[in-house]
Amino acid sequence: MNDLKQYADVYYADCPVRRALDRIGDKWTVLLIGMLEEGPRRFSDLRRGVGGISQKMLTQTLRSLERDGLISRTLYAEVPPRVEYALTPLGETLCEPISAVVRWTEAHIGEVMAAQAAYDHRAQVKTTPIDGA
Amino acid sequence: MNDLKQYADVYYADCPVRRALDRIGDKWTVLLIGMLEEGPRRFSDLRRGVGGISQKMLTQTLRSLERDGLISRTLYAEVPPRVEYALTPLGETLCEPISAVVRWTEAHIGEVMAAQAAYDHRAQVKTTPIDGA
DNA sequence: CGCAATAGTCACTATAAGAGAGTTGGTCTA
DNA sequence: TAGACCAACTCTCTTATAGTGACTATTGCG
Repeated sequence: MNDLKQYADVYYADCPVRRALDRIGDKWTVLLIGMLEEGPRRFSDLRRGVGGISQKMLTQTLRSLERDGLISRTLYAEVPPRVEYALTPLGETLCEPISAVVRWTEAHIGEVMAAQAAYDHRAQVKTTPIDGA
Repeated sequence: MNDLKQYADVYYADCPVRRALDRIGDKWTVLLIGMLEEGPRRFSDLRRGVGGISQKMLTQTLRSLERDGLISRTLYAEVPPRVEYALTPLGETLCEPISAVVRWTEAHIGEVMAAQAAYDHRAQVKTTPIDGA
């Protein structure tokens, strides 16, 4: 009940907490926050550091995080362009909750994968043609 | 450094932890885990409880969670069909990390929204035509 | 018979992500 | 001089996923 009360708002589609949560749980957000936890980084650093992220998704996610006040973007008057991204104090408070989820996943990945294999096996068995039945 | 070591694998695009994390951070997953924390639920209950989720996304997410071993699906031999979804013991261990993220978001939503307003205001000022400059 | 219940499935549309090339201004080298 | 390089994006088109809303199957009831 106490927990349900806690979640009451996020169950409404238009809840601002819901909107914020959607972005915080976003796959790129999780990785970028984790990386910036180590200290300020430049765009290309982040791009190289997060395997599989496109320039577009990186830009988009960084802008979103900046807008949410979780990271700061420092533009230096240089050529080639130099831009640094860093966690804000607010952003730093998010590190621990996100880390907890990542740690959970790392700790339980074996069980998850075993469950997947078992599920897939059950699915395969169910679709096997029945000869002689 | 210790944290970076912790994250080393998730920064590779093909890392299984990454894949699992993507689904765990998914917006519907977060909400459904939270709801099932209160006890077993039926499909229609879940649909009504999570504002904005379509039948399709609900089905898809539930299947995915079941495959990951986080929830169980119990089919009763009844008509109309009766199916119950419940957290598995593994799924229950995920509640706390997910709750932590939700609680963080609820606690800081004011700051996030203020940051967004400020960001939008800065963006608007920057695009205002300069007359007489 | 028509309607209700439940848990989906299905086909099409809309939206977001992905892919990869282009842009800007300065510096350096052949 | 032309071309290449640098970094942080922007842009356009393609692909993938989410969203929309109707349909499905079975039984029971009025």
